[in-house]
Amino acid sequence: MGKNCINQEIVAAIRRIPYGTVSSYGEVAAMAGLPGRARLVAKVLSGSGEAALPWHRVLRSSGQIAFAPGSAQFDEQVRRLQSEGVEVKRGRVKRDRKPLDLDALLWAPD
DNA sequence: CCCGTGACTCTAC
DNA sequence: CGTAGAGCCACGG
Repeated sequence: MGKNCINQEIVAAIRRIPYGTVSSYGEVAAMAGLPGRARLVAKVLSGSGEAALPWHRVLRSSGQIAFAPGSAQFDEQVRRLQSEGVEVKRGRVKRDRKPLDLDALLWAPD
C-alpha cells in the first residue's frame, strides 16, 4: 500500500500550510518527501474530495492560480484566499522568489 | 510498449 | 510579460 501511504503524506503536508499563507505543488511534494513530484500532488488534489483540506493554499511555483481564470474553481480559490486575507491580483499571489544569479556566481572573478 | 493527458517546474530566448 | 522544450510521474487507450 505504498501508494496510499504517499497519498497521506501529501495530504498531511497540505494540512500543514498555515492559515493565510500559500505554498506550491512542488513545495508540498518536497514537504511530503517527494521532491520533483509536483504533478503527483496535483493528481492527489484533483481526486481528494476532502472539504476540510486547504487546497486553495496551493498555487503554481509562480504564485499563479492553477485553474483557468473565470472557471468556477478559480473563483472559489480566489474567494477562499481572500477570506484568509491573502491578496490576489490577476489570479496571482505575490510571493518573493530567490533572485539567485548563478551565472554571475559561476563567472565571479573570485 | 508507445502515446496522450494533466490543479507542475525550470531554463532559454 | 510570452512561447518552447524538456523533465517529471501516474493512468488509461
